[in-house]
Amino acid sequence: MSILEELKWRGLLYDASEGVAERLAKGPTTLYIGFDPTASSLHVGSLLQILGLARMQRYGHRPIALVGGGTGMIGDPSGKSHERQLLTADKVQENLVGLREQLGRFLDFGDGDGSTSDGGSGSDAALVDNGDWLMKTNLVEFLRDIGKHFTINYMMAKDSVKTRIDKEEGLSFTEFSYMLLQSYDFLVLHDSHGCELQMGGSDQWGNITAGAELVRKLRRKKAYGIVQPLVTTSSGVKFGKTESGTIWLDAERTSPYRFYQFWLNTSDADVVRYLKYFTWLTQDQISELATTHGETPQAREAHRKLASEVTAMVHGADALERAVRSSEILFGAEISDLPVAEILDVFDDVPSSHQPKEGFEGDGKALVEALVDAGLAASKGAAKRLVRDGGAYVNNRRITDERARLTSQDLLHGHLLVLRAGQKKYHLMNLAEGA
RNA sequence: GGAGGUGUGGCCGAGUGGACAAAGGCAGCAGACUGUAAAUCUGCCGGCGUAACGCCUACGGUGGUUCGAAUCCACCCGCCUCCA
Repeated sequence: MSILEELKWRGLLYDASEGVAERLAKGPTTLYIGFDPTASSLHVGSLLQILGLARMQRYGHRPIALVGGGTGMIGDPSGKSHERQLLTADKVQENLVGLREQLGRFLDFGDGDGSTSDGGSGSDAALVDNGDWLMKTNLVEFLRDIGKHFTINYMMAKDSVKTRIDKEEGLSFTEFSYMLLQSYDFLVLHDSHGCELQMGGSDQWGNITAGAELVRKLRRKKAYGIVQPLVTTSSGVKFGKTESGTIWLDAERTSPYRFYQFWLNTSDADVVRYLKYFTWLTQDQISELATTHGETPQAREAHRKLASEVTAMVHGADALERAVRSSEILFGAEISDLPVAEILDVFDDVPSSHQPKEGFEGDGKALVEALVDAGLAASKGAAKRLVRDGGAYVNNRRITDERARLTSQDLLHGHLLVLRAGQKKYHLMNLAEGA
């Protein structure tokens, strides 16, 4: 199976330029995907792109991950309905550091430094920053050498521009120029790394084809583009967002436990599609899981496999093991029988806090207050409602008395408290002696 | 600069002197069902409060009229449309 065929059955081939198949059939090439430093971490939405590079690498091609230290200063209007707030230079730099670190984990950089210009031999990945050339570019030269090859007519015809022109708010010249910068990146990488292909999300199609055309015009060489679909959930909710926020790839921002839970909670309608998108499982393995899921959906085998595959890939086998274990402990029925060590283990993964023990002496602390302290309820009124609705649990046992008080009797092993709101939101409280 | 319109809770959107913490919808939360899924149904959905048709805060801002204002008046601010 060729890489294109693989992308196709995975549903990852949204569009590709003419001649890509022929070019890829001829032998290894060099390709790149750009990542914008809009945050200091990538999130699950970017995972598809990263995997795109990794998949190409497995087929012998050479991937380049480009971080937008230069373009990040401008902001890509593609797929955005409003003019964006500019990031400060410091912020861009800060984010760049985080992105570099993360991207490095998914690609094989071989033994070299990855950024050499050996003309594209071998499939060792490279990591580049377009700030390295964009920040040094001279405006007048840029307009003469690059700008001259774009007509306004051509740029206005792009969807990303057109939709913004139609809006009242319009589009600043700054963002309008973004396409030129991205096209220039392609040209630079073509010259320095022999890069012939750019990949990206389908919202990047306009920018990618613009770059490919620039390479063709100026170097009289073919350049190609492949775009992958933007991930959507079947219920129309933005992928990668949960009630508690974005799911990041950084373990500091989204614990492996929550990461694992995110995938485990995938809806049935999406699970097979996500297996294709986000794992390395083969066509056979996935169709087997699809069958199992069709027959015994309640076993949730496809979900488990998805969650463990992706968690292991992003956070490693150890983190996965802990996440699974934590899930078993928390979703198990009788928590009070567990040894301290096991419960404490979960502390690393689940939102937790240390609270002074004093409040629990004597007649104890009001349950509603504890829920607010734990961040499981926004206010005492909200906490009370939660209890009244039957959504509050202490040590996995439902409490329905809104005036309940927690005393030292409720503490596991004398200092641990497991609070829960609803089915899935946990908080572990460690009551330190006199803390 | 002129004329008109508009600004309500996370969003949309009713409400033109009291019964308004403000209809309805969406989003969100919880429960039931089930499988840590979806759909559906039920309840909740400003804060405080043991509770209450109790108190506080809130209908762009400030000030006023009134026993009483989201609702009326004045000025200011934002946004929109048309004219110049």
